[in-house]
Amino acid sequence: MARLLQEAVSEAQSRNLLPPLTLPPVLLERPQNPEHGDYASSLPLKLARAARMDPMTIAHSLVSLIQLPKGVEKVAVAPPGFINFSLRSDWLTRQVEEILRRGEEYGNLDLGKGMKVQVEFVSVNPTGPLHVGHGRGAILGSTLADVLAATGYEVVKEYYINDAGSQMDAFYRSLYARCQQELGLEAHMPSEGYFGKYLTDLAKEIIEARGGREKVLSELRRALSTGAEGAIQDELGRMGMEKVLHSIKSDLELLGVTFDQWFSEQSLFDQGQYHRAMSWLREKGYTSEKEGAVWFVSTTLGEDKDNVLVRSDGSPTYFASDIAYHYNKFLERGFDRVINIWGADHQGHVSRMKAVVGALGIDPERLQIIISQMVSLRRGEEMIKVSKRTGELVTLRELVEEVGADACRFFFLSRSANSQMDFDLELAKRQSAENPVYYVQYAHARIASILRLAEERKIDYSRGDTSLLTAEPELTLIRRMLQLPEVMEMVVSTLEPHHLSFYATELATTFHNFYEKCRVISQDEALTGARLKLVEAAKVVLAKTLGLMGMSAPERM
RNA sequence: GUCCCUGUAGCUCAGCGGAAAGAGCGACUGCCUUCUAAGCAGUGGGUCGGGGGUUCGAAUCCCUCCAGGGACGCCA
Repeated sequence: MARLLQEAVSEAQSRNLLPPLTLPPVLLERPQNPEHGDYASSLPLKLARAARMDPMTIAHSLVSLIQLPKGVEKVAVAPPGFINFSLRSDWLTRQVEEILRRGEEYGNLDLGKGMKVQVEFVSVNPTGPLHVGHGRGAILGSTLADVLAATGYEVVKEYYINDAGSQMDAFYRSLYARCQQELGLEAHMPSEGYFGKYLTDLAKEIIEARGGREKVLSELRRALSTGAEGAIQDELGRMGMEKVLHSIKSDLELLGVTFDQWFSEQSLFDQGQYHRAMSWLREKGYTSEKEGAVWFVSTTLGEDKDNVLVRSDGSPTYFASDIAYHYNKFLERGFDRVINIWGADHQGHVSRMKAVVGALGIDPERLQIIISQMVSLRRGEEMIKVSKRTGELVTLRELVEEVGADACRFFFLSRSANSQMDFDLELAKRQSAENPVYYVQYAHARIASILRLAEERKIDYSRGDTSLLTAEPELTLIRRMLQLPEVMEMVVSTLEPHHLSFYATELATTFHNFYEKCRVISQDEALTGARLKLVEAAKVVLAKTLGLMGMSAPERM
């Protein structure tokens, strides 16, 4: 339709109905008022100034020149200068058949054209359990990845494991201290260590897994006497990390979040990416040495300060390994696009990461970073402080067990990533029976129940004639179902999966409304057949939407 | 001090240049002898943080002020 408008403009120009001028992008919108048709353009209003003409006059001349496509019933002009398109109802009703034909594929598009895109998310240090805020990133990432996959992108979902660096070191030392304490030995926790109770539990588990107290105690004594303390600390630490990683994985699975790839930070040092990326930067003159450390001279790229790559003790910073990681993503694995989802505490890392990607000779546009804002927890009036180091936190697992995976997903998907969330556990639990989550799922269950009844009564509606669908609630439902591909396109272009949950609610509302007004299974056999087809198509669209959100579509409730 | 996010109905939040400002929850009124009332229909509720500006048109863009959160480390 946009193209038709464009053609009409050039036609108008060639007939001197419009002066020659450059066209603004021709955009179509969906009017909120149904009287304004299905699609609308405000092009005449936008052209009016440059053309020095009355927008209504422009609108009328464009409409007179426009070629009506098959599905469009009429094109109308509305003041102050809109052009409104209305779809033909027979075209609409035919789409029901089309949705049924496409089934689970309905809504899928080929926007990506097979482009390789990596979505990296969660990527929490394996030093302790995931908390609620991590769940937000997890759901954002997995939903985005699913929608990208449904729109023609080749997607890799990846978790970056920070298994190197100083945080890991602190974890190893904390765990070692806890193990010693567990065995009745005198040991001090490092001051920057992890003090959560989970670490004490982990120490117990590890001792158990290594054959019990006596065995580990003698191992330790031997190590101490032979000066191999470091080795045993590392060994216990690695075991601890494996266990933490394992529980992170299972917590995420509980939420329906899975990964294609678990990528080790350490491997960047073992396999040379770190070295190659640093050499690249050095050769291109992006590094300098001062105060005994190696710096990335981001100031030459317009950043407000430089950043350390290699500390004066020779150890690489987190920034340096992240550079190696992105070197690997773009230059070695050849992703066309990389989407990273980070928590708000990494916000300061965004611009320097973009700068360094540019320094690696990659268009920084290919790196997109979504910052998911903080989640603060409440139980009624009481705020819950979340701090991993002091160990006071509500874990993701506790949350999922309390409110359920579907409700969690829907809740997180109902807010845009850049608004801070106030998560009231009490409310989430109390409302769970009258939640929007159930509102949407209930629509699906209702449909399932209608289809079950049809089956019981052995109604064969395979030859149902959808052109009999002429009532307003029926056509409204079809129009709503046809919006799914547009919503998916919007999610992909804005990288904002929350549009899905709002669409899901609207779709459910439209269905519930139809359900109240139109009896599906009735004496009128022909109409029953047509409506059963419509209802089945609605089930397809609802299930697809829920599926993209990673939620279940229950047959009964 | 600098940078990022946010300020919309009593609460939690959508809308982010278009044609009466929306949803859920909460409040109030109706609707179950027919496919699931976890539903529907309706009522009430808003200086879209304040003030300037740009525009035919601003909750939406720009400037400024105020408020809340976050980031500014040789932590990650």
